[in-house]
Amino acid sequence: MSRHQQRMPTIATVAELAGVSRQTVSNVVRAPHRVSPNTLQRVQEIIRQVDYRPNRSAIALQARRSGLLAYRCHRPEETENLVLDRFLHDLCRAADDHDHHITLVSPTSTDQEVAMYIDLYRSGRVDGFVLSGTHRGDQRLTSLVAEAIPFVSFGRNWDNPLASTWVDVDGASGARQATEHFWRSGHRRIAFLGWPDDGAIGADRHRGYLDAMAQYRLEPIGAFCFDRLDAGEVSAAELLRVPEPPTAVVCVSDTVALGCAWAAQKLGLVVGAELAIMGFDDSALTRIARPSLSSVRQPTELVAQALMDRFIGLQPTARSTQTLLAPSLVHRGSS
Amino acid sequence: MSRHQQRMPTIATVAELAGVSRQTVSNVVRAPHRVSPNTLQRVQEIIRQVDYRPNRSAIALQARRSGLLAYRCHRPEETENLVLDRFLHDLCRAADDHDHHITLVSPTSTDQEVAMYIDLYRSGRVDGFVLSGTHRGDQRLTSLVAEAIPFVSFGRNWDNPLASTWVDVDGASGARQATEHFWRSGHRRIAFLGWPDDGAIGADRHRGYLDAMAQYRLEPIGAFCFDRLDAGEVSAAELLRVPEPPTAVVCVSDTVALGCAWAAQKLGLVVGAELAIMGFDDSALTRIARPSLSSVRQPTELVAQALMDRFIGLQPTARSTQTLLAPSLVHRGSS
DNA sequence: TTCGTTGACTTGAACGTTCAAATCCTACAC
DNA sequence: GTGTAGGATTTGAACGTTCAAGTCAACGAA
Repeated sequence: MSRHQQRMPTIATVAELAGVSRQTVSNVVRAPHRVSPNTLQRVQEIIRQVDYRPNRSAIALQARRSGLLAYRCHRPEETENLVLDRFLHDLCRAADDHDHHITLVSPTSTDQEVAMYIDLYRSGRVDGFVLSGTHRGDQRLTSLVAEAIPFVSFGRNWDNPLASTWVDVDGASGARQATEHFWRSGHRRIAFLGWPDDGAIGADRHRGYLDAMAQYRLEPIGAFCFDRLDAGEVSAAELLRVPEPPTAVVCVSDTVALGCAWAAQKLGLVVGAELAIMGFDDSALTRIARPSLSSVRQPTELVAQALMDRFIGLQPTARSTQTLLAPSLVHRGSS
Repeated sequence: MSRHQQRMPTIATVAELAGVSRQTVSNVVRAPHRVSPNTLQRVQEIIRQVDYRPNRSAIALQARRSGLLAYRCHRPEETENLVLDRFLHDLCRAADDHDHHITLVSPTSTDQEVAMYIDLYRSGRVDGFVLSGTHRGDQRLTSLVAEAIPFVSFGRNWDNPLASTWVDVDGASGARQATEHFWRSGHRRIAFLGWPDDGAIGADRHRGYLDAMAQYRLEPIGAFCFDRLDAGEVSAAELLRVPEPPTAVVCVSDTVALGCAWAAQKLGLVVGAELAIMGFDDSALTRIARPSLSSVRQPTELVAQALMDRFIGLQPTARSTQTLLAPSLVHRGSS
């Protein structure tokens, strides 16, 4: 439990013990092909014996990069965190695969957030940033672009798509898949329970639903509410209390989907058999509903991997890249 | 969006512009009292002009510490993550206050986890570790102690309490408070819905309940099940389907509490009025129940702050410290 | 005058790597 | 025997800080 490390073996220690120069030891570790088989083996043996590990701070100083990316630790109250939880985990893994690490920041305001990012980057603590939950008018995107600070985002650059590198999930595709699935299952009165038009994620998912409905020449039915359980329940109730209610509902989120399930049950409908429901995000909420909710799952693991690939590949000369990944349906009791 | 930073101003840049030595600039930043008011102002002006920020890698190399703590990013499937989510956020904040940062790791197995920790520490990437979710027979605790690697844990060292520094929440106190609250509200048939004896957290909370019941000379009533909604529902149903069922239930977790609420509703009981329920952890689940669940809230913010204080204070000579914090009741519709 | 003290500032080395250039050695061609 | 090419290895400097020891000038006391 000692706070200060006892002196660790350095490259010089190994060099001396092996009777070679520092540089040779360095080569043994980073470019073994440059070293003769004899020396290689001898030095490796010493490295093993003294349990030598290259000092990351020294490497960072010399290479002028830390191998660290910063990510904003979301507040637990945020509803969106249901997906971001899984994403964060996947991001760590993906970073690991590229010999990088994620460090967390938790700014208190957007102004402070940007200032913090600039400081973290300029002081060389991190090599760049991974943003998530981008939205229209996102100050972070414009500022980081303006400051020429490397970053990638989970979520498109809504205001200026080509200005930065991002990976996003095709929400329209998800809603379309859900609608198509219901159609193929024989449903003809398919409703959409969405968010008020936000010109972004919500609108994107809504558009996918509308496209599919148009394709099948079906009349779209819709209700819109904020992302809360009670709001979803109220809106869904309105949707269902009509002479010829929908037999399937595509929801913009798991939250409103769960609200919808409650509303249905209150009206005496059997969820799954009498009313099919599709949630969105495949969050923990899906398992709380009974029957459990089918949901559109975002491929967060692929997103994380793509983001890391893109970040590592970021070059001053290279242009920014944009990537849309398709989500997939997870079928459970509600459909 | 350039990957490689243009050359940043260094301490030498500032020194030259201000016509002083590097060390004087260093003093201006870290020990202003050593510098004459004249020089101080002049140098500060230059620092402002060129927007100089000390390079953290260089500082880390020279000081032989990185200002980084590693924390294991929990898998989203883990049930415990409901509290840990909030804890992680609080931990970031607390680290910030001490000019430290949290970096995440996501090992694939316990063996690999310990090996990873040793490597991270030995290579100087991190100064130490924050563990959470400690349990009996926790390999991480014994290994880190054995390797003399600095760490603190949220959760006691169950096997060897005095061997390491930890901060934990007094689960017994939480259960006792819940039981006392019910007693004061007039309840006399108070049950406990817990986990099978784990010799750790679950047993701790159970003990608090038993203590309170003994104090009031009431007969304890209990059922035990795994931490799943359906298991909670089944066990609670057994508890409630007796001639003289309990009028209040102290639950070991929000998960089983929600299951209990469902069981009650299935039996036609009005939760809150006819059956009082107290959850544990004050997780997001409490807001999903209707009525919303009262719950025992762990003071994660205080835990995080205490952990950081303890870590910063860790000295090779100092003995390890142990800290128990009391949780508090959050009253909502179910009680 | 001499000496010591103090405050402001500078200098050289160190932290542990890697890069770029230099050296040494061996092998091979002419 | 001479020249050259190439591989293996070493050397010195650099990355950007801070530490420890130094210089220098001003001042006051003996």
